[in-house]
Amino acid sequence: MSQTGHIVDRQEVAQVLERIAAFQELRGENAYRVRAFRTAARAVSSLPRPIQDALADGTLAETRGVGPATVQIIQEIVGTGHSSLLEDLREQVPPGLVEMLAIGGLGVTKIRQIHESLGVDTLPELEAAARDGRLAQLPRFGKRTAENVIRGIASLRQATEFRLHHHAREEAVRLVVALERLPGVLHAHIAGDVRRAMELVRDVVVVVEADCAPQEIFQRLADLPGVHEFAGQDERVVMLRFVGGASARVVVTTRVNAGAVLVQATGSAEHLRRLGEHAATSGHTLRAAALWRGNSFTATPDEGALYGALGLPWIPPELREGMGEVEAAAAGALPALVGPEDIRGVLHCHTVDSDGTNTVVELADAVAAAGFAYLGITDHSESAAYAGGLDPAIIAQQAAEIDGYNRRQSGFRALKGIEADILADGSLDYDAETLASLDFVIASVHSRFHMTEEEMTARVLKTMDNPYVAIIGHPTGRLLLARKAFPLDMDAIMEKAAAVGVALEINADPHRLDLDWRLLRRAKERGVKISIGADAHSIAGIANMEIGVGLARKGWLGPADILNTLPVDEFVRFACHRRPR
DNA sequence: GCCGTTTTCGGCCCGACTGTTTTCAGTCG
Repeated sequence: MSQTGHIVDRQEVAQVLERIAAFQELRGENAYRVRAFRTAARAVSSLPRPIQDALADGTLAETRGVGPATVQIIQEIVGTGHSSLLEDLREQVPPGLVEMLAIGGLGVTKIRQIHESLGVDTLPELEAAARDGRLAQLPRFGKRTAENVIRGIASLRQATEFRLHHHAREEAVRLVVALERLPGVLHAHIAGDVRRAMELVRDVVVVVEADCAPQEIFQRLADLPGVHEFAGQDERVVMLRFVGGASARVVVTTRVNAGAVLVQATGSAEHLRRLGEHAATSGHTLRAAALWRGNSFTATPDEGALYGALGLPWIPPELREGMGEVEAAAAGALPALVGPEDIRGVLHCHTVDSDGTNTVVELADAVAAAGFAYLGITDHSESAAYAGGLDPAIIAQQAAEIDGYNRRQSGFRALKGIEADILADGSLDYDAETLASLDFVIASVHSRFHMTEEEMTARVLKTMDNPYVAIIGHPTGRLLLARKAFPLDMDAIMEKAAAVGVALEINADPHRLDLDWRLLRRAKERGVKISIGADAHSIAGIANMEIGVGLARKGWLGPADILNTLPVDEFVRFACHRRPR
């Protein structure tokens, strides 16, 4: 996980704890002990501060879900870069079996059965067994199970090819910091999918402005701690692979051409194709290292200079998908995009009352300190038993706590909300009286995903008839790299949302990012209000808001399209406008 | 393993779905 010179971060520690849990589970360890490690992993990954600090001042030991055994493991990881417990487990259980846990439909029991009766302990062996019929012959296995396994292995391959946005961004930031320390490097810039705010990232791309020869930079790169493999692509580009399996492309440029190089390292293939066509109309050619006109190159020290030379305004990176932005720029019709500073309220936050890790007060203080004007607290509802959903008595208790908190504030308000489960028939699991006691209601599907498109659409449409529902949470239910969206007629949903005045959510949890940005322009055209929800389960989750804003920008949305750019009173008015008086 | 006491040991998420069976175990959210 770590090596000398590399500072361990909380995500790496959380990964070790997750691995320990998985190995223990396969060993047949007590299920609650396994769960304790998972809880600890989650608590660690959402620590608001560096793990070293939390360890040093004792706050780690006080963190819920982190007990003495976990603290000891973390001390070892931070001090030595490895965990002897994990290493022991690795010797007892074939690591391939742990990888199998990520295949849907395979749990501990089935994997042990596969291992014991077929002697299979790697993914390739498992795939072979699924294809040649051996798997389907095991007791309580069948054709369907074998097909699921083959599908699961394929999607695992995809999952290792792509990374979630927030993980890729963390890697990119770390790389930029390391690169900017190298002699000869003037600046390092994040480019590629990360800069375009893509929800999934294949390659981390960083552009380096250097005042020395690229070869000198490459030499220093190869010596960076943690670099495992180094492959030159051409005289200005290298591919780095790190010990942890992550990879990154580093593009070196001179300062005078930085604009041309950064634009090409950032834009999608389609953006660059259309930009090339536009450039040709004024006799320009965009080549890898520079912008040319005939035999003379045009200086482009920054992106503004590049777009300017082509008669265009600077195009925000999130828009560079080749979906009409070059044409809009040429026509002076680029949208004015929403920015993080426009957001007044953090919505969709869970507390310890359901499955969050911070209290109402901790969360509210953190949101206020981050400069927002309001916080929408929305714990799970009663039927979400797995997430500690709130019964009406706890709702009343939380309401009293929020009222008390608000009395002590000026200029900041915590709102009483709920994330209510949409039941199979489209109704909610609270009566009107309970819903009326809240400032706003988010309604989300959390169960019964396997409906036909007609059934699921009818279910959500019916939910929108409930006059207390203000927002439909994570409308399509997808989990990136893990679960497909359920089938839903989004045109029908958007039409109704606009007609009755219900907002649709951009859920900014980096595992969801749902609605998909590709749907947002259609929503905007129909006049649907979009709510950006953090879906925070801890203070650290407040940072999701920025990812949500990135998605909104990708969808060409402006401040007026977003519900939580409204001041708190107007937000509550929107949330309550359909309620009976 | 963690938590919270009724303070050092007992409880911790439960109901629905899937794919297999032919009455239900295993997985999942």
